[in-house]
Amino acid sequence: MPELPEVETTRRGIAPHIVGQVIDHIIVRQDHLRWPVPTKAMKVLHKQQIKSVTRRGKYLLLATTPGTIIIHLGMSGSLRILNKDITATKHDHVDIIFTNGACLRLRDPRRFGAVLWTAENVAQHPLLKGLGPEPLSDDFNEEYLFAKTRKRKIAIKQLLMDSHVVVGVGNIYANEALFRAGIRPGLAAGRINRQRLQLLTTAIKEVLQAAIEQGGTTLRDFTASDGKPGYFKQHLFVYGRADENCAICGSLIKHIKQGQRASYYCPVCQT
DNA sequence: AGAGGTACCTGGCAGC
DNA sequence: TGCTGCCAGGTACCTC
Repeated sequence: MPELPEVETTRRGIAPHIVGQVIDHIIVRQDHLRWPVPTKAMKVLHKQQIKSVTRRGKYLLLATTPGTIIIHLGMSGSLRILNKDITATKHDHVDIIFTNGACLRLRDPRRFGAVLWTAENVAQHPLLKGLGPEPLSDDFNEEYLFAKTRKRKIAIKQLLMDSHVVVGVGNIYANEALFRAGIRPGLAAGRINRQRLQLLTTAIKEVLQAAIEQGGTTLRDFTASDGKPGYFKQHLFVYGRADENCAICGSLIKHIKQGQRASYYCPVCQT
Protein backbone atom coordinates (compact mmCIF):
# COMPACT_ATOMS: atom_id res chain seq x y z
CA MET A 1 0.00 0.00 0.00
CA PRO A 2 2.11 2.82 1.21
CA GLU A 3 4.87 4.93 -0.13
CA LEU A 4 6.04 8.08 1.61
CA PRO A 5 2.89 10.14 0.87
CA GLU A 6 0.62 7.43 2.24
CA VAL A 7 2.74 7.02 5.36
CA GLU A 8 2.82 10.79 5.86
CA THR A 9 -0.96 10.95 5.36
CA THR A 10 -1.31 8.24 7.99
CA ARG A 11 1.00 10.09 10.36
CA ARG A 12 -0.96 13.31 10.03
CA GLY A 13 -4.19 11.40 10.50
CA ILE A 14 -3.27 9.61 13.70
CA ALA A 15 -1.03 12.16 15.44
CA PRO A 16 -3.80 14.48 16.70
CA HIS A 17 -5.61 11.51 18.23
CA ILE A 18 -2.70 9.93 20.07
CA VAL A 19 -0.08 12.56 20.93
CA GLY A 20 -0.47 13.24 24.64
CA GLN A 21 -2.61 10.15 25.15
CA VAL A 22 -1.62 7.51 27.67
CA ILE A 23 -1.29 3.86 26.68
CA ASP A 24 -3.41 1.52 28.78
CA HIS A 25 -2.37 -1.73 27.14
CA ILE A 26 -1.37 -3.29 23.84
CA ILE A 27 -3.13 -6.26 22.26
CA VAL A 28 -1.10 -8.41 19.88
CA ARG A 29 -3.35 -10.92 18.11
CA GLN A 30 -0.77 -11.95 15.53
CA ASP A 31 2.89 -11.48 16.34
CA HIS A 32 4.16 -13.07 13.15
CA LEU A 33 4.67 -9.96 11.03
CA ARG A 34 7.85 -9.31 9.07
CA TRP A 35 9.68 -9.69 12.36
CA PRO A 36 8.20 -10.98 15.61
CA VAL A 37 6.31 -8.29 17.49
CA PRO A 38 8.16 -7.75 20.80
CA THR A 39 5.08 -8.19 22.94
CA LYS A 40 6.94 -8.70 26.20
CA ALA A 41 9.33 -5.80 25.80
CA MET A 42 6.44 -3.45 25.06
CA LYS A 43 4.89 -4.15 28.47
CA VAL A 44 6.94 -1.21 29.78
CA LEU A 45 4.59 0.99 27.76
CA HIS A 46 1.81 0.56 30.32
CA LYS A 47 0.67 4.07 31.41
CA GLN A 48 3.25 5.75 29.19
CA GLN A 49 2.32 8.82 27.19
CA ILE A 50 2.86 9.22 23.43
CA LYS A 51 5.18 12.21 23.15
CA SER A 52 5.28 12.54 19.38
CA VAL A 53 4.52 10.78 16.10
CA THR A 54 7.22 11.29 13.49
CA ARG A 55 8.27 9.63 10.27
CA ARG A 56 11.63 8.50 8.92
CA GLY A 57 11.27 7.23 5.37
CA LYS A 58 8.33 4.86 5.54
CA TYR A 59 8.82 4.13 9.23
CA LEU A 60 6.42 5.70 11.72
CA LEU A 61 7.97 6.47 15.10
CA LEU A 62 5.85 6.74 18.22
CA ALA A 63 8.00 8.26 20.93
CA THR A 64 7.52 7.63 24.65
CA THR A 65 9.76 8.25 27.65
CA PRO A 66 11.11 4.66 27.86
CA GLY A 67 11.60 4.26 24.12
CA THR A 68 10.13 4.31 20.63
CA ILE A 69 7.56 2.14 18.87
CA ILE A 70 8.61 1.64 15.23
CA ILE A 71 5.84 0.81 12.77
CA HIS A 72 6.24 -0.08 9.09
CA LEU A 73 3.16 -0.68 6.96
CA GLY A 74 4.83 -2.97 4.43
CA MET A 75 2.79 -3.50 1.29
CA SER A 76 -0.68 -3.77 2.76
CA GLY A 77 -0.66 -2.22 6.22
CA SER A 78 -2.90 0.54 7.48
CA LEU A 79 -3.54 2.27 10.79
CA ARG A 80 -6.92 3.46 12.01
CA ILE A 81 -8.15 5.27 15.07
CA LEU A 82 -11.20 3.52 16.48
CA ASN A 83 -13.14 3.08 19.66
CA LYS A 84 -11.53 0.17 21.50
CA ASP A 85 -14.82 -1.73 21.61
CA ILE A 86 -15.08 -2.11 17.85
CA THR A 87 -14.56 -5.78 17.09
CA ALA A 88 -11.30 -6.71 15.39
CA THR A 89 -11.46 -8.57 12.10
CA LYS A 90 -9.22 -11.14 10.50
CA HIS A 91 -6.16 -9.04 9.70
CA ASP A 92 -6.28 -6.65 12.65
CA HIS A 93 -3.03 -7.75 14.26
CA VAL A 94 -2.12 -5.10 16.85
CA ASP A 95 -4.15 -2.64 18.95
CA ILE A 96 -2.65 0.09 21.09
CA ILE A 97 -5.38 0.95 23.56
CA PHE A 98 -5.37 4.33 25.27
CA THR A 99 -6.80 5.25 28.65
CA ASN A 100 -9.36 7.52 26.95
CA GLY A 101 -10.92 4.52 25.17
CA ALA A 102 -9.36 5.16 21.77
CA CYS A 103 -7.53 2.43 19.91
CA LEU A 104 -4.80 2.63 17.28
CA ARG A 105 -5.33 -0.51 15.20
CA LEU A 106 -2.88 -2.01 12.72
CA ARG A 107 -4.41 -4.01 9.91
CA ASP A 108 -2.05 -5.78 7.52
CA PRO A 109 -3.36 -8.64 5.34
CA ARG A 110 0.00 -9.55 3.82
CA ARG A 111 1.96 -9.16 7.04
CA PHE A 112 4.96 -7.55 5.39
CA GLY A 113 4.69 -4.76 7.91
CA ALA A 114 6.39 -4.52 11.28
CA VAL A 115 5.87 -3.33 14.83
CA LEU A 116 9.15 -3.01 16.68
CA TRP A 117 10.41 -1.43 19.86
CA THR A 118 13.65 0.22 20.87
CA ALA A 119 14.70 1.67 24.18
CA GLU A 120 17.78 3.17 22.51
CA ASN A 121 18.23 6.17 20.25
CA VAL A 122 15.88 5.27 17.43
CA ALA A 123 18.08 6.87 14.77
CA GLN A 124 20.71 4.25 15.60
CA HIS A 125 18.31 1.34 15.16
CA PRO A 126 19.70 -1.12 12.57
CA LEU A 127 16.73 -0.55 10.26
CA LEU A 128 17.04 3.23 10.32
CA LYS A 129 20.77 3.74 10.65
CA GLY A 130 21.76 3.32 7.02
CA LEU A 131 18.82 5.10 5.41
CA GLY A 132 19.38 7.76 2.80
CA PRO A 133 18.13 11.35 3.11
CA GLU A 134 14.49 12.38 3.17
CA PRO A 135 13.50 13.26 -0.41
CA LEU A 136 11.72 16.44 0.67
CA SER A 137 14.71 17.71 2.64
CA ASP A 138 17.46 19.97 1.32
CA ASP A 139 19.93 17.11 1.82
CA PHE A 140 18.38 15.41 -1.18
CA ASN A 141 19.54 17.47 -4.12
CA GLU A 142 21.18 17.19 -7.53
CA GLU A 143 24.65 17.37 -6.01
CA TYR A 144 23.93 14.40 -3.77
CA LEU A 145 22.27 12.32 -6.47
CA PHE A 146 25.11 13.08 -8.88
CA ALA A 147 27.64 11.75 -6.37
CA LYS A 148 25.51 8.69 -5.60
CA THR A 149 25.04 7.70 -9.22
CA ARG A 150 28.55 8.04 -10.65
CA LYS A 151 29.86 4.75 -12.00
CA ARG A 152 26.60 3.02 -11.14
CA LYS A 153 25.29 0.72 -13.85
CA ILE A 154 22.03 -0.03 -12.12
CA ALA A 155 18.86 1.29 -13.79
CA ILE A 156 17.92 4.70 -12.44
CA LYS A 157 14.49 3.52 -11.35
CA GLN A 158 15.90 0.72 -9.24
CA LEU A 159 18.42 3.10 -7.72
CA LEU A 160 15.65 5.53 -6.75
CA MET A 161 13.82 2.73 -4.97
CA ASP A 162 16.87 1.87 -2.85
CA SER A 163 16.23 3.31 0.62
CA HIS A 164 19.95 3.58 1.22
CA VAL A 165 20.07 6.15 -1.58
CA VAL A 166 16.88 8.04 -0.78
CA VAL A 167 13.96 6.98 1.40
CA GLY A 168 10.29 6.85 0.61
CA VAL A 169 10.33 6.54 -3.18
CA GLY A 170 8.45 3.36 -4.08
CA ASN A 171 7.24 1.93 -7.33
CA ILE A 172 4.46 4.39 -8.08
CA TYR A 173 6.38 7.58 -7.44
CA ALA A 174 9.61 6.33 -9.01
CA ASN A 175 7.68 5.77 -12.24
CA GLU A 176 5.90 9.11 -12.01
CA ALA A 177 9.00 11.13 -11.15
CA LEU A 178 10.92 9.64 -14.07
CA PHE A 179 8.07 10.52 -16.41
CA ARG A 180 8.01 14.10 -15.17
CA ALA A 181 11.78 14.34 -15.61
CA GLY A 182 11.65 12.78 -19.11
CA ILE A 183 14.05 9.98 -18.16
CA ARG A 184 13.61 6.33 -19.14
CA PRO A 185 13.44 4.01 -16.12
CA GLY A 186 15.97 1.57 -17.58
CA LEU A 187 18.71 4.13 -18.15
CA ALA A 188 21.94 3.36 -16.29
CA ALA A 189 22.11 5.75 -13.35
CA GLY A 190 25.75 6.63 -13.98
CA ARG A 191 25.06 7.84 -17.50
CA ILE A 192 22.64 10.59 -16.53
CA ASN A 193 24.14 14.04 -16.56
CA ARG A 194 23.94 16.66 -13.87
CA GLN A 195 21.31 18.73 -15.61
CA ARG A 196 18.94 15.79 -15.94
CA LEU A 197 19.52 14.78 -12.33
CA GLN A 198 18.53 18.29 -11.38
CA LEU A 199 15.23 17.75 -13.21
CA LEU A 200 14.84 14.39 -11.51
CA THR A 201 15.36 15.59 -7.94
CA THR A 202 12.86 18.37 -8.57
CA ALA A 203 10.38 15.91 -10.07
CA ILE A 204 10.67 13.58 -7.08
CA LYS A 205 10.02 16.40 -4.63
CA GLU A 206 7.11 17.73 -6.67
CA VAL A 207 5.37 14.40 -7.15
CA LEU A 208 5.72 13.44 -3.48
CA GLN A 209 4.58 16.85 -2.28
CA ALA A 210 1.59 16.83 -4.61
CA ALA A 211 0.63 13.32 -3.50
CA ILE A 212 0.81 14.30 0.17
CA GLU A 213 -1.45 17.25 -0.53
CA GLN A 214 -3.96 14.90 -2.17
CA GLY A 215 -3.90 12.49 0.76
CA GLY A 216 -1.88 9.82 -1.02
CA THR A 217 -2.74 7.45 -3.83
CA THR A 218 -5.54 4.96 -3.40
CA LEU A 219 -5.08 1.97 -5.66
CA ARG A 220 -6.81 -0.94 -4.01
CA ASP A 221 -7.74 -0.37 -0.44
CA PHE A 222 -5.55 2.40 0.88
CA THR A 223 -7.52 4.79 3.03
CA ALA A 224 -6.21 7.39 5.38
CA SER A 225 -6.65 6.86 9.10
CA ASP A 226 -10.04 8.57 8.90
CA GLY A 227 -11.18 6.10 6.24
CA LYS A 228 -11.04 8.60 3.37
CA PRO A 229 -9.33 7.51 0.15
CA GLY A 230 -6.36 9.37 -1.34
CA TYR A 231 -7.05 11.31 -4.48
CA PHE A 232 -3.68 11.26 -6.19
CA LYS A 233 -4.55 8.38 -8.51
CA GLN A 234 -6.12 10.76 -10.98
CA HIS A 235 -2.77 12.54 -11.24
CA LEU A 236 -0.78 9.48 -12.25
CA PHE A 237 0.62 9.89 -15.76
CA VAL A 238 2.11 6.45 -16.33
CA TYR A 239 1.74 4.12 -13.35
CA GLY A 240 -0.81 1.41 -14.16
CA ARG A 241 -1.53 2.96 -17.56
CA ALA A 242 -0.01 0.39 -19.92
CA ASP A 243 -1.29 0.84 -23.49
CA GLU A 244 -3.10 4.05 -22.64
CA ASN A 245 -2.26 7.27 -24.46
CA CYS A 246 0.40 9.52 -22.95
CA ALA A 247 -1.31 12.68 -21.67
CA ILE A 248 1.46 14.80 -23.19
CA CYS A 249 2.15 13.31 -26.62
CA GLY A 250 -0.49 10.63 -27.16
CA SER A 251 1.94 7.73 -27.62
CA LEU A 252 1.09 4.40 -26.01
CA ILE A 253 2.50 3.97 -22.51
CA LYS A 254 4.90 1.03 -22.33
CA HIS A 255 5.02 -1.57 -19.61
CA ILE A 256 8.23 -3.44 -18.76
CA LYS A 257 9.64 -5.36 -15.82
CA GLN A 258 12.69 -4.25 -13.90
CA GLY A 259 13.89 -6.36 -11.01
CA GLN A 260 10.51 -8.09 -10.68
CA ARG A 261 8.70 -4.76 -10.49
CA ALA A 262 6.43 -3.14 -13.04
CA SER A 263 7.75 -0.06 -14.80
CA TYR A 264 5.75 2.24 -17.06
CA TYR A 265 7.03 4.96 -19.34
CA CYS A 266 6.26 6.99 -22.43
CA PRO A 267 8.67 5.93 -25.21
CA VAL A 268 8.55 9.42 -26.73
CA CYS A 269 8.57 11.77 -23.74
CA GLN A 270 11.18 9.74 -21.86
CA THR A 271 14.65 9.24 -23.33
C1' DA B 1 31.23 -3.09 -3.96
C1' DG B 2 27.61 -3.72 -6.87
C1' DA B 3 24.05 -6.30 -9.24
C1' DG B 4 20.55 -9.60 -9.31
C1' DG B 5 17.52 -12.84 -7.37
C1' DT B 6 14.73 -14.80 -3.39
C1' DA B 7 11.95 -14.70 0.44
C1' DC B 8 8.24 -13.28 3.43
C1' DC B 9 2.24 -13.38 3.02
C1' DT B 10 -2.69 -12.88 1.56
C1' DG B 11 -6.23 -11.45 -1.58
C1' DG B 12 -8.03 -10.22 -6.02
C1' DC B 13 -8.49 -11.09 -10.61
C1' DA B 14 -8.12 -13.24 -15.36
C1' DG B 15 -8.42 -17.33 -17.78
C1' DC B 16 -9.87 -21.90 -18.31
C1' DT C 1 -18.44 -22.32 -9.52
C1' DG C 2 -13.89 -23.59 -8.75
C1' DC C 3 -9.28 -24.22 -9.78
C1' DT C 4 -4.60 -22.28 -11.22
C1' DG C 5 -1.46 -18.84 -11.98
C1' DC C 6 -0.17 -14.28 -11.76
C1' DC C 7 -0.02 -9.76 -9.79
C1' DA C 8 0.29 -6.23 -5.99
C1' DG C 9 2.14 -0.04 -2.93
C1' DG C 10 8.36 -3.09 0.49
C1' DT C 11 12.81 -4.35 1.69
C1' DA C 12 16.28 -7.40 4.11
C1' DC C 13 19.24 -10.83 2.92
C1' DC C 14 21.58 -14.11 0.04
C1' DT C 15 24.79 -15.31 -3.75
C1' DC C 16 27.78 -14.36 -7.56
